[in-house]
This record gives sequence, structure tokens and C-alpha cells, in this order.
Amino acid sequence: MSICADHHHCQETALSTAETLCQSRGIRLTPQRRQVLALIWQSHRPVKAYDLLDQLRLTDSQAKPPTVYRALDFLMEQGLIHRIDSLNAYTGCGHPETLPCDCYFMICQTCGIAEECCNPNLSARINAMAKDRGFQAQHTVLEIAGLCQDC
Amino acid sequence: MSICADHHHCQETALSTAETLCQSRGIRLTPQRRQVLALIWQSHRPVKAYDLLDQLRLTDSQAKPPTVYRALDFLMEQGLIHRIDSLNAYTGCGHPETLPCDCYFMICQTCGIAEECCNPNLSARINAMAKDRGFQAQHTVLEIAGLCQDC
DNA sequence: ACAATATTGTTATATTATAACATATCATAA
DNA sequence: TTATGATATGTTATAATATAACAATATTGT
Repeated sequence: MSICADHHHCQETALSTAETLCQSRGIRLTPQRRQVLALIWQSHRPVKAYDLLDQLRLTDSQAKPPTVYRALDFLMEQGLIHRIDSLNAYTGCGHPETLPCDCYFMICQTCGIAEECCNPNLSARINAMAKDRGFQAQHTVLEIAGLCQDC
Repeated sequence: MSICADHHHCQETALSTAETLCQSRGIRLTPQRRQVLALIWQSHRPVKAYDLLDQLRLTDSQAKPPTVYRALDFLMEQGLIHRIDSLNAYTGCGHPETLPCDCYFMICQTCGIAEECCNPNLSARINAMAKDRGFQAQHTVLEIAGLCQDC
């Protein structure tokens, strides 16, 4: 587990940031939503929806696909998590205050960890290139698969 | 339909390029594979696997999911098509000679057309940024959703 | 306390993709 | 040229991912 020095702290921070954020936005981080967010923040490896469901079922035997997908939808709307399209998986967002978030992911093919990066410079470049071709970019998916430092 | 002035020609070119390429590689562009490629090249809109299946069934009532997915796998291996992860859909590659292909897509949210772009400059920049963070990029997914010139 | 809204429960089903094994076709070399 | 191995296709079943639709419950503002 790279990226953060102390992942437990990292997870706690993410959760308390989420609490604060939701409070300030006047929306509800219900126990279910919070639990899904906590599960996602258990590591920096993007998690699949049905793996989350399996984990939910350990404490809530009546959890079903909509339970998970509703929580995921909420968390994505609030910018608290991202969907990694190339993996059909979900990962925590490191700066949920900043919405919308134009960031990209470096996904290690060995350890599975996805590092989120924001690079306004790169975003600007991508948007400029699109514009050069008469295209008005609205949302960019940039997912880089490869090998991380540790692997 | 933008991108190409004469799409019928565009499609024909893609098919004959594929023929030539497969011949030179000593592999077989069977009728089934060719048909799937032709269907994909019917437009510049990425096509879903099960839509392809529906179209195949018009002429081959026994076509089934593996029929489509095998053809898609073959065409992707040969660099003749790309998968658009953000759409779960498939689109023709404009330069199948060049393998591997580090290209990106601008996908119009109005008309659905995906324009393929290759920009070694941008690829280099992305790889350099990854490298700066100790990451060795192997494959990049870059899909930009927005509005095309015509929409 | 009540009504309006938001959230969760529940059942069913849609969508996307692969596993596994049988059969058929093709390429080639004995 | 016909056995043979490799490649491709047929077929059935099922896995994996995601949403629709409606009922029940909880929360919030009045």
C-alpha cells in the first residue's frame, strides 16, 4: 500500500471530510452511504460493486444490488468517489471539495492500486487539443494502466 | 456524419485495409469477422456488442453472444477496432497498421460520433507525467466526452 | 401532527461478457 | 492425399454489471 503513509488515517480523513462536506451541503451521509464510502476507502484499490455488496451483506443480510448502486450514485454525484471505467470499479476521491474534478488515474497492473492525479496543466492541454479540432470537452476520462513505483 | 466526406468510401477503405493487413500477417479475416468489422464501420458511432448481435441475426439467425465477442476479440487483437470503455462500445480504428496504437477519442454527447485522434505529443506528455510520479505507463485510455463541431 | 420529500426495501429484469465443451474447417506435412 | 494438429465456429449455460418499478419507511419543514 503506497500513496499514503498511514492508510488508517487516510481513510479516517476521507470519512470525516465527507461528513463535513455533506453537512455543509445540507445533504445526508446516511449510515448506508457512509458504510459504502468506508468500504471503498479500505484501500487504494478500486472496488467492484458486487464486492462491496458481499461486504455489506456481512453486516446487513438484506443488502441487494440497488443498495450498493444507490450509495455509489450518491457518492459519485457528490464527488466523493470516482468510477474507473476501464475496471468497472469505484475508488475514493482525494479532494471531494473540488467539484467538478478533472483528474486522472494511474492504475498499477500488479498491485491494483489506483493513484488519483490532478493536473490542471494537462487538463488544459487536453481541452486545448480538443478545441483545436472543434470539439468542446465536457468530461475527460484518463486512465493509465502500467506499473507503479513499488511494483 | 462528419469526420469523413464520403462514408461509404471510408468504410470500403477500412475493409480493404483490413483484408490486406490480415493477409500480410497470415491471419484470417473470416466472413464472420469481416461482417462484424463492416457493421462497426457502418458509422463513426461506437456500437454495442448486443446491437451488433441483433444485426448479425438478420442474416444469421443462429448468431449468439460468443459469435460477436469472438469477432470483437479478434478485431481488437489485430488493432482493427477499439473498445470505448466509457460507453461499453466498439469503434473502428483508422490506422490499424500502427500497432500498438496510443490514441484517444472525442465522443459527441449529442450525435454519438467518436473521433479517433493520435497525438504522439500528448501521449509523450502523459507518459512523462506518469514517469515523474514513478509510474511506468503501459496503456492509456483517454476518452473525452463533449460537443462536436456539428452539434 | 401533517404533508412533502428523501431514503430504503424488494422483486424482477436488463445489459454486458465469458466458460466450457462439441463440431467443423483449414493448413500442412507425412 | 489424407491423417493431423491448429484454428474457427456452434451451442448451452452462466457470470458479472447495472437498472426499472413500485412499496414501505424515515426525515424534514411547516
